[in-house]
Amino acid sequence: MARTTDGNGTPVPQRLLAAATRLFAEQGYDRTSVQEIVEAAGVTKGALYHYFGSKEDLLQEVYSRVLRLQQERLDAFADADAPVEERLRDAAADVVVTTIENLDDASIFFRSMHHLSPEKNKRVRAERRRYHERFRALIEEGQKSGVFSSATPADLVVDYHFGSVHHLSTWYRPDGPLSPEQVAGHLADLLLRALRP
Amino acid sequence: MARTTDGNGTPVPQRLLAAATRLFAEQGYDRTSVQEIVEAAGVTKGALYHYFGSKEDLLQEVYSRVLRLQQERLDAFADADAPVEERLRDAAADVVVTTIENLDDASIFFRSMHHLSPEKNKRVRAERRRYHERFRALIEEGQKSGVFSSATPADLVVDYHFGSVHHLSTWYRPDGPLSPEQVAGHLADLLLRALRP
Amino acid sequence: MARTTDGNGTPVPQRLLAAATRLFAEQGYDRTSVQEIVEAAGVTKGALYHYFGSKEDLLQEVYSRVLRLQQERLDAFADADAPVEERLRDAAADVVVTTIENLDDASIFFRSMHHLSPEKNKRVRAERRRYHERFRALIEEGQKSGVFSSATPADLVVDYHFGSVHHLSTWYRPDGPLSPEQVAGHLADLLLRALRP
Amino acid sequence: MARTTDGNGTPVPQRLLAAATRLFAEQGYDRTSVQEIVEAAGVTKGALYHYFGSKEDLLQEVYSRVLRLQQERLDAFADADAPVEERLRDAAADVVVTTIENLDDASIFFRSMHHLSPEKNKRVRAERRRYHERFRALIEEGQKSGVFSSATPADLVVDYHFGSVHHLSTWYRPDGPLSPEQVAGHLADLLLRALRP
DNA sequence: TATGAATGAGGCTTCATTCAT
DNA sequence: TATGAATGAAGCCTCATTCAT
Repeated sequence: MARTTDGNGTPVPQRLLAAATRLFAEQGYDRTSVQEIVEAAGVTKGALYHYFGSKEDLLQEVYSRVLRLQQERLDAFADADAPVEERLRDAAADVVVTTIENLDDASIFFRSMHHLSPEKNKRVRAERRRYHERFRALIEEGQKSGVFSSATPADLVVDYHFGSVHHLSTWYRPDGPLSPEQVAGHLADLLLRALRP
Repeated sequence: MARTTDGNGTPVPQRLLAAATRLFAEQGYDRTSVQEIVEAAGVTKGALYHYFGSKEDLLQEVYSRVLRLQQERLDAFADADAPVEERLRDAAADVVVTTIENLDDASIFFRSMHHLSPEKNKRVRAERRRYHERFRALIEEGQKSGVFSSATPADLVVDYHFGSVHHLSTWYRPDGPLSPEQVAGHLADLLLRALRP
Repeated sequence: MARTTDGNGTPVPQRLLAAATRLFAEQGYDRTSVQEIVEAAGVTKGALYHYFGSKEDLLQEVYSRVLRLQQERLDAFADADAPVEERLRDAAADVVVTTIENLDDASIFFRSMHHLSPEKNKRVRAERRRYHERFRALIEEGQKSGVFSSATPADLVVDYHFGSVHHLSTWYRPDGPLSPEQVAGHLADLLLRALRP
Repeated sequence: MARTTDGNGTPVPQRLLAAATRLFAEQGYDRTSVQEIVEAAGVTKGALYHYFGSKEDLLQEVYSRVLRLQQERLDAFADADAPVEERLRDAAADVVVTTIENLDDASIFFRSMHHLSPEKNKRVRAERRRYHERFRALIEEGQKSGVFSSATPADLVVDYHFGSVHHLSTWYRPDGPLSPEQVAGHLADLLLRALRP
């Protein structure tokens, strides 16, 4: 407790990160000023720079959070003990639900990568690649065992599905007619149907 | 003729638009300064403000170009005289090819919408909606006539496919293993397979 | 005439440079803010950055001016048609007069070198070295022909004299008892007397 | 003892002063942040402000140290029991050796005086004046007794010599060809030769 | 004796746009 | 039709110092 939480009980760094995430998603990284962030978090600029080396570090933090979360979930589903079509379906649906539940993170993720410095960008790309490959491996597994069609290269199938995930932040609205789970179910269905032999 | 083309024969406004398109795609709209644009186009700031009212107008111009082009092509394919599955397939493949052939336009389109003023943004959204609805109508037509499955709402199917189009600018590289037509073929296949009853 | 001189007839870049020179000499480079400079010059910050790329460029400009001036004068005296002791004496006295007449430039020169970026610093050092060597050549010429003592290495003699030039900005006051020419005469005398065989 | 020396046996205040001296000499006073100093000394900011009232106090401490040391040495040589030319020669050589042995102190001394507050600056000037006068008295003594030429005002001679001392921090390198004693010998020679009647 | 979070003022720089020519 | 000097607001970041613990 005490000083690090002044006001509402949440530690300053987390307050800053939450404010930055919301503002980056709403207005874009470049359009969000440090001043707006600190005002939204109820601290001063000095405090921000006490915890984060730069505005870009805040962005990097968002990326780390997203990457870690998604990779963990994918690993859990992919390693499960179930038929490959079930594992793929669960993983494909889960990434949709998780993305919708963190839609701010997602819009930032897909729209602000070029705002990261080249070296941080490279690190992020490397982690995404790892994620992509894990997902692709699932598809290839099914293709080899014949439960999935091999008509389309697995790489392309991955990009097909992730295109739709990426796109969610463009059209999904929490007050729309479909729940996250329903959307996830439909998108996973489409993927699996496209893969039918 | 004459002064408006100084140097290489292309009129100044087009030179400016070409320079802006490339730079916006490479660096993002906010990261591109008016100074950079005029330098890349080989003119001065005065010239830019002679032809365009503001930096945002250049962006708006890119949007107009993309929207007009895609709508024209979609209309042509959708109105063709052919079975619905063929019309959908052709339209779905064509938007992929056209997008790849104008990848700079596409990255700008999907990434810079929030840089347009609210009113211009609204106009763009309206036109996209029109495009979306024309595409959706094709799918609904097939669903009604039974050639497509009705398991997934047509709206969602549209977003599924356009997610993958949107995503192209993230992963497609001209020097990659697949030609634009091959990619288009695969993505259209995936869509139609997902729609099999 | 016209816009570039608004106010008092001197072009803006020169006004800025004059203001910066005075302020850098009075307060030091780091203690002088860009704000102070533009206020003293009667322009806005934007104008400064229209003409100079950075605060450091202003400093670099002072260095260029000093180096060019001193090198020209040394070359003129060293190349004259006169006995070496006369050429050395004239050169040694002249650098004192010139330094006193540009005392602001001189204090900046000797005190602010470490504020230049490494690469600019290197360039300045190279030019100073050239100056040093021209001066040393004069002394060596006299040592070889026997009119100067060879007891002290010529390099050290150069540094001995330039130490006193460097030091002028520390103690010389225009309202003191000695005119620039008198000081110059005395310091040149000291040098030549120290070199008597 | 105990906590004040944590780590390597040197008391905290001295560690701070040593770190500050090195950093001020390397980068200049303004370019050195309190953060850098405490990091170099291996302590925290709180510790620095426990021992020193401000960053400026650290600078003031360097000045005190230099002034005390040089004055003590000059007094010793000037008060010795020897002919005036020998006393002057020894004093002139000694200040060179001492300066070279404390080159960091010297660069700070000559370059950072304007960073002291007006009142501290005044105190330092007064002490330097006292030093200057003691040195000048030696020269005047020799001039009166006829062993030194009176062609140049004694004040100017002092400044001539101290210019070269001041200048040492600009050009002297420990790995150069001359030892401190050799440089001192040469510079003292030059002074005495210049004073030959 | 020492910590380190937090402040608040100020620093340098960038930039879209205007306007006299 | 075009120039480019100049503006003015805003942006990111640094830093010496304080203070509750």
